Amino acid sequence: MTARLKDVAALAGVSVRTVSNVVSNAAAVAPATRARVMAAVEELGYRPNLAARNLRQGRTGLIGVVVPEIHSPYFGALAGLLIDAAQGRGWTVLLERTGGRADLERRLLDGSEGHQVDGMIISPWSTSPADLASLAGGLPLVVLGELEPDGSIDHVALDNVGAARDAARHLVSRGRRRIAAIGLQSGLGHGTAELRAEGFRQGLREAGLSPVAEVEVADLHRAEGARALRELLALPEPPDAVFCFSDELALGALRVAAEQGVRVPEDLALMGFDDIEDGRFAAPSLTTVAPDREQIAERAVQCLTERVFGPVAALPARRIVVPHRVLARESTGASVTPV
Amino acid sequence: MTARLKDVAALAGVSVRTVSNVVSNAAAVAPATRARVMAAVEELGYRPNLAARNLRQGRTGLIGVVVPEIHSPYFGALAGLLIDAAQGRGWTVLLERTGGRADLERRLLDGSEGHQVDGMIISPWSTSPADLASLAGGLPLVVLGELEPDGSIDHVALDNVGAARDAARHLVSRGRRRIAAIGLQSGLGHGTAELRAEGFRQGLREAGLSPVAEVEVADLHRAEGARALRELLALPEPPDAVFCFSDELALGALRVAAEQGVRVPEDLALMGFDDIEDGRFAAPSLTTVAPDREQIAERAVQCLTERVFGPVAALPARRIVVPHRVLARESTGASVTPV
DNA sequence: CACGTTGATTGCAACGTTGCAACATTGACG
DNA sequence: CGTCAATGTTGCAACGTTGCAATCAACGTG
Repeated sequence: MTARLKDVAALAGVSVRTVSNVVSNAAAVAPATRARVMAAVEELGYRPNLAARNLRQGRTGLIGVVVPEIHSPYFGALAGLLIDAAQGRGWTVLLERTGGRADLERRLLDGSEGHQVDGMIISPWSTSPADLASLAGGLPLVVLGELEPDGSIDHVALDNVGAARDAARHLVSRGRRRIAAIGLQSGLGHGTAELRAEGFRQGLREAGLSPVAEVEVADLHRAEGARALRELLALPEPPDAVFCFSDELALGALRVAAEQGVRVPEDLALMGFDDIEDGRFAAPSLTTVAPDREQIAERAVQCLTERVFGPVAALPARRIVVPHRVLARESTGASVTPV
Repeated sequence: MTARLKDVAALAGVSVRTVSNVVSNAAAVAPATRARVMAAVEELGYRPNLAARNLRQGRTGLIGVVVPEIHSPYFGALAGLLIDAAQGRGWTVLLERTGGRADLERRLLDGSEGHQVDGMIISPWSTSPADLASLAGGLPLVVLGELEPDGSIDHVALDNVGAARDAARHLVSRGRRRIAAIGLQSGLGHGTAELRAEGFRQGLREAGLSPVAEVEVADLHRAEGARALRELLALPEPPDAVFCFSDELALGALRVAAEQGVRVPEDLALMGFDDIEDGRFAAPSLTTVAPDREQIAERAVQCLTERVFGPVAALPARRIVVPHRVLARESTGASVTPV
């Protein structure tokens, strides 16, 4: 049915090995021979059998990208960018989603679940930094998100503390004084929420303020943002500004503000984190902290590629920090502009 | 480094073939032998080498899922469900996105791009139905979206005409008379937009109405919806209702309505199509046509699995239609309810 | 002219697995 | 007690590719 190296070789009148040299650019081949082989390849519609190639070479050409979820705007966009970046370096991406389940994260890391991959980029949810390296065994691994600086794993992350501090400063600069946060989480493997909470408090402290409330959430989705803002609006003295640790939380909160007739930004300034598409088109448009997602994806794939092809000797673990910026939009008082 | 069948066999004191029988459940194995082998597998941390297995069996265990984009809410959610459904049947999904580029769709179908897969589920954008089968060659293929009924390919789709008719009826039932549509597209491989336009007109015709305007768009994203509604609001007699062929278009339109002080639903009823998460939390929440996405994913994977493992003799092409329903929300006059 | 050097091509073996067919063992049955 | 079937186990070969080392021809150099 499908043509093999052997068939091409027979048609072109050369050895199997020479055909292999042509199709994989392995060794020098005389121009005339190359042309003859290429013609035979064309005629038979030959495609290399990747299973055989993988078996022989011990590599699959696949990298795993493990995220908690694909359908959310943030991870969806990130996954798309990672796929692009990987393709640019000749990788094929195997996208896995864990739904935050610890056992699934573990099984993907230790290789008992999913296909064989040459390396992995993971945005961990439940697994603690310490467990990541040991579970992965020798598998090249790049972690998205912050880790202890003394860890032995490559990671790519924002300066979460600095970013949250910038967010707090932004709200302060808009004249707000009664500022709350939505999005704290406890008991997770990664410490992102804690870092943002820390930065948030720092930013307020600089202005001599302290948080009027900090609301815990179970996840970072809209429904939780809605619930949390209802809680805050029921306080005797509700806040005049809220920093949500994700745009989705903020959009849920925005919806509740509309329901209850609370004007944004007049009565309540609202800002999010992530810069998802929906926030740009919300009414009012959502102020947010925008991480440089392209750079996260690009650097992560680059880092992983170096690990896979790099020297066997252990390179030192890298800690790559990508920039972010605050995008001031209508929800914190920027003038209304057509999208 | 990693253990092979051979190593396990040596440790357990049986032949390589018997270990293979144990790990792949291929043949009857005595309980005592099985236990001894399993113990050795455990001790050595043996994992089957998939490349070798694939080479031997001629199957990869991978199915390709090809969509125009991953980061959009509709395709993101669909991709997630497809991955779940595939996992339930033992497949691993290779997610590819084409960005609507015709040449990339073609190369993915004919196998010159991407990894080798046992079958493919594709949501085509640029490629015409006629070309799909010929490009795929013998590769089992399931198409998402409507095709000519006489085609030779399995497909899973909504009744797009019926769904759009239901949408039009909904707007009519709300007392609207000056009804427009946003989302027509020309020059694409798939005919979804045409089908929805057709159903939309049918629904109006039943009520003795005809469209006050039908706006073409370049894609189905928010920015185009925003542009299109600006166009409609500039008409001498603007519509009192608009049916958008996607929720994203509708959300873009919703934003422009807010910008221009047009009240939804009082001045303008607005509805979308797809039932994406954002629509539920928009203010006002967005009336939409909800396809049964779980069923699309489940049926598509089921259909493909049957193709791959089914009899060699050509099964007749299947045409699977999944149900949909109109979700009436605030943007067409449902009372405001907390999310 | 002998010799080393370079470039092009080749055959062989191996990657780790499973299909196939053969073999050994046991129990059932006439 | 001999025969047959069922059950459990095995060795061999093959899937399609590439690493390795060997071969061969052609060429420039001392």
